[in-house]
Amino acid sequence: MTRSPPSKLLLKNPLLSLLQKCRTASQIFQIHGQLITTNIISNTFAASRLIAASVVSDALTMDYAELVFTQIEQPNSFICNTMIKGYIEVSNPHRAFNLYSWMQKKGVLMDNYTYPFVLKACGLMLGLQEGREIHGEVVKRGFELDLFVRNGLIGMYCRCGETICARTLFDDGSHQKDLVSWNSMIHGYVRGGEMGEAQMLFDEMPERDVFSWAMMIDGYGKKVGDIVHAREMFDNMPQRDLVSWNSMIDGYSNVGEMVAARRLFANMPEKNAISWSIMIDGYARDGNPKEALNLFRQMVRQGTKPDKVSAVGAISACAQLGAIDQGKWIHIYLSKNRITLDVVVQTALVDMYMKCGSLDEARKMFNNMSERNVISWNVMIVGLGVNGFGEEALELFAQMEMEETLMDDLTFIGVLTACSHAGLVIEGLQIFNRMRSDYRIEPKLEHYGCLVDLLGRAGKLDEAQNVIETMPMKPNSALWGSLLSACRTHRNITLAEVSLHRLAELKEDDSGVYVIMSNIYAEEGRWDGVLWIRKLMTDRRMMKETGRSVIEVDGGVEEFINGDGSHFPRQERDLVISSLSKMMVTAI
DNA sequence: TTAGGGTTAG
Repeated sequence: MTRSPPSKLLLKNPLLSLLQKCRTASQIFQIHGQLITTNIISNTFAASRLIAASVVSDALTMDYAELVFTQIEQPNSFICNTMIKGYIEVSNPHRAFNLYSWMQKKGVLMDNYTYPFVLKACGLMLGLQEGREIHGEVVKRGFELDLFVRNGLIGMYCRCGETICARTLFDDGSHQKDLVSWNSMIHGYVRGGEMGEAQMLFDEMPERDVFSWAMMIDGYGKKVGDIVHAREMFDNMPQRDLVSWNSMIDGYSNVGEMVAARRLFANMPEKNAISWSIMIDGYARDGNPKEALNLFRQMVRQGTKPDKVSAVGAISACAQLGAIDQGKWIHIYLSKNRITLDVVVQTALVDMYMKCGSLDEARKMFNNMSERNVISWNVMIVGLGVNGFGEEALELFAQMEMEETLMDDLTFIGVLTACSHAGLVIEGLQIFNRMRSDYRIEPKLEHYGCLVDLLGRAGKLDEAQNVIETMPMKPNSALWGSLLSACRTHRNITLAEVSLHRLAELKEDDSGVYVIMSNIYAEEGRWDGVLWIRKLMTDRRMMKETGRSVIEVDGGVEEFINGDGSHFPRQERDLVISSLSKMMVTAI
C-alpha cells in the first residue's frame, strides 16, 4: 500500500461519503469489498474512513477494525487515534495503551487528539505510572496548553485516585478551564467519597449542567449513603434528566429504601433499561427476589428490551427462589433475542442452575464458557460443594492451580466448604495451611469458620474448639454456632454447653440456638435440660422464627408460611403430604 | 481532511 494525499476526487468519492452513514455490518462489508476492487483502499485516507466507520458501528467488533488496520502499511495519527478510541469503547484500555506505545516505536506523531484518548485509557487501567510518563511527554511537546489534553490529564489523575495532582493542574490559573474541567475534578472527589470537597467545588463552579448534578446525587446517594443530601440535590436540580432520576433511585435502592425507590420509579417521566435494572437488582439484593422477578416480567411486557444487566438481576432472583423454570425462560429469552451471554451473564446462569440443583445444566454452561473469571470458578466450586460433590470441587480447584487462574478468598471459602460437606478433612486442612504460603491469601474469620465446620462435622470437636480459641482474631457467633450444631450431631453435651455460654456472652443467643440446645438435651433424655431451656425461652419471650419456603407453581412463585393454611384446603394438603411421605419411604 | 475530554447498572 502506498501513502498518497487525498485528491479532490477522493473526497467526493461516493463510497467514502456512504461509509459515514453506514451502521450495519453488511453495509460496511460491501463498501470494504468495493474499496478493494477499485484499489481505493490503498489510500490511507480511504482506509481511515473505513476504520472509523467500523469502530463507530455497533454491529462490528474491534477485530474487524484490527484486520483493516494491520493491512495499512503506514497508518497515520488519525487511524491510530480512531483505533485507540475504539479500544476504549469496548473497554480494552490495555490494547489502547499498547497501540500508543506502538505509535511511539514506529514514530507515528501523536497529536492533540491522541492524548485525551490515551489518558483515558491510563485512567481506566489505573496506570498511574504510564499516565505520568504521558504527562511528561505532553509537557515536553507543549500540548498542556490544549484544554482537551489538560482535562484528559485531570481525568486520568482523578481516576487513579490522585486528586491532589489533579487539583494542582486544575488550580493552575495560567490556563483556562471549562465545565468539563470542573466536572472532572468533582468526579474525582466523588469517586473517593470526598463529598465535602466535591460540594465546595460544586458551589463555586460558574455553571452547572446535568452531569454536575447527577454526579453529586450519585456521590451522596451511592458513595456515602447520605440519602438526605442526595434528595436535596435532586429536588434542587433545575432540569432533571433520565440519568439523574436513575441515580436518585439507585441511591434509595442502595440504602435499602425500596419503598421510596419504587415511588420515584413509578413517577419518573420516562424509563430505560437502566431504570428497570436498578429496581430489579435493588429488590434482589434487598431479599425480595419475588418482586424482582415481577418487575422483570413487567419490563418485558411493557416492551423495554432487557439487557445483560437487568437479566443478571432477574437470574439472581431466580437463583434465590430456586425458580428453575423462570430461570430457564430467561436463558432462552436471552438466546432468542441475541443478547450476548458474556462472562457475567453466564456466571449468573451457572449460579442459578447450581442453586436450583440442576447440576448438569450448570456443568454444561460452565464447560462451554469461552472466558471465565475468578467468580465463575468460585460459583462452580461453591455449587459443587454444597450439592455434595466435594471431590469434583477439589478437581476444579486443582484445575485452577494448573491453569494458574487468580484465586481470591471466596475460592478458598468454596473449596473448604466443599471439603467439609464431603468429609474431606485431610484435604481441607492441607488447603487451609497452603493459603498463606502458596497463595498469599491471609485467612479471614470466614475461613476459620470453614475450618471449624470441617472439623466439627467430622467429629473432631476438640480440634474445632482449639481452632476457635487459638485463632488470631476474635471469634464471632457463627463459629460457636457451628460448633454447637456439630455437638448436636456428635452428641457432646459438655462442649455444647460451653458453646451456648460463649454465644450468650456475645449476646447472640437467639431462639435458634436454644432450640438446638433443647434438641441436644432431648436426644440424650436430659428432660431437666429441656425444661430449663423452655422456661428460659418463655421468660425471655423468645419466639421461634416462622418457617418460610417458596416453590414455583405454573410459572409463578408461591410463598408458604408455617402455620398459614390459606393456600390449599386442609384435606388436599394432607393428602399431598401423605402421598409424598409414602413415596419417600418407598424410595428409601 | 474524517474525531476529542466529564454522569448512571453487575
